[in-house]
Amino acid sequence: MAGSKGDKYYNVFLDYRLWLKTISNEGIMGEGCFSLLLEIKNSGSLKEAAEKLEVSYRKAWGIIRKSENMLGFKLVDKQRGGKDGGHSFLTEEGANLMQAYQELKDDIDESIKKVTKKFFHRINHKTLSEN
Amino acid sequence: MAGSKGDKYYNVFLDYRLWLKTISNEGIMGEGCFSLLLEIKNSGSLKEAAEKLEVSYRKAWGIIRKSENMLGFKLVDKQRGGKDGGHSFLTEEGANLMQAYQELKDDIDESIKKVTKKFFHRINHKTLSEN
DNA sequence: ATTCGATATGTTCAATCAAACATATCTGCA
DNA sequence: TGCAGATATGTTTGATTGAACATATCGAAT
Repeated sequence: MAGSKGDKYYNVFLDYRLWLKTISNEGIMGEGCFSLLLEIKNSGSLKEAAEKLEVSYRKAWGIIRKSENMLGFKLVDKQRGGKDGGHSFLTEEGANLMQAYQELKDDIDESIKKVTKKFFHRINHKTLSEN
Repeated sequence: MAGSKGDKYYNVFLDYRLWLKTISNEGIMGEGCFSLLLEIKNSGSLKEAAEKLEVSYRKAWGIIRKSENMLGFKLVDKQRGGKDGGHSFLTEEGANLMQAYQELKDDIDESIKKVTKKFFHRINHKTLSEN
């Protein structure tokens, strides 16, 4: 490993997770919240986003609420009632935060990939989106 | 944020965690296990290591056992009985794995620090050992 | 042989986290 | 005005995790 004998590490890989947090250590956004926002952006619906990601509507809604509460502003504009029952879309701030997280994610995936190369003797890694 | 208006992110920072895992996604080593090995190396005792890290002996012992079981080889040589009741020390392989993890950790802390600079508008990060 | 102090390990109890369940609310449209 | 379909939210049940408890084993030294 690390250039030395890495024979024992056939089935080992490097995994990591990334969070935005408040200074009081409360989670604001991780992969779950991020991919929810992404699906909301794509589908215009919290319900569809939850279904796509195979989490309960209740859970998806809770994730968004918690994040919004921590941040103190809205990530998603939600309308209920009406023709199709309702719909959701990202606020401008939601879109901004999403993009920032995406950039961090990409950069860090890239960095980790580089670092991991030094341990190429069987030690691999996953990108965040593979999890 | 990311060069744009980041005024809202005063209290936000970037946190991350790192694991070595088996392909079947079982944890082999994270910060907990790593710092245990470090303390064992320093003190020559699993008991003292556990106390230093303020976890129960039972838990510390379980962490080591799980990791060893996943890997299929010993990280720590443990002797019981004798003058002082017993003692523990790292196997060569334990020391190797520790060092590899340390290098990964350092490199990735460094990488994340760099990446984070692009988001210097209030978005900070912690190194692993700060958690 | 007995003691001492560390390792070894199953068990049980508590707390935390997510899943499931159950309703309620809202509003364009037929 | 009532239906449809999505959002809104409390409650309860279940599962996973870790803390706590209780013993057992080991072997050098006395």
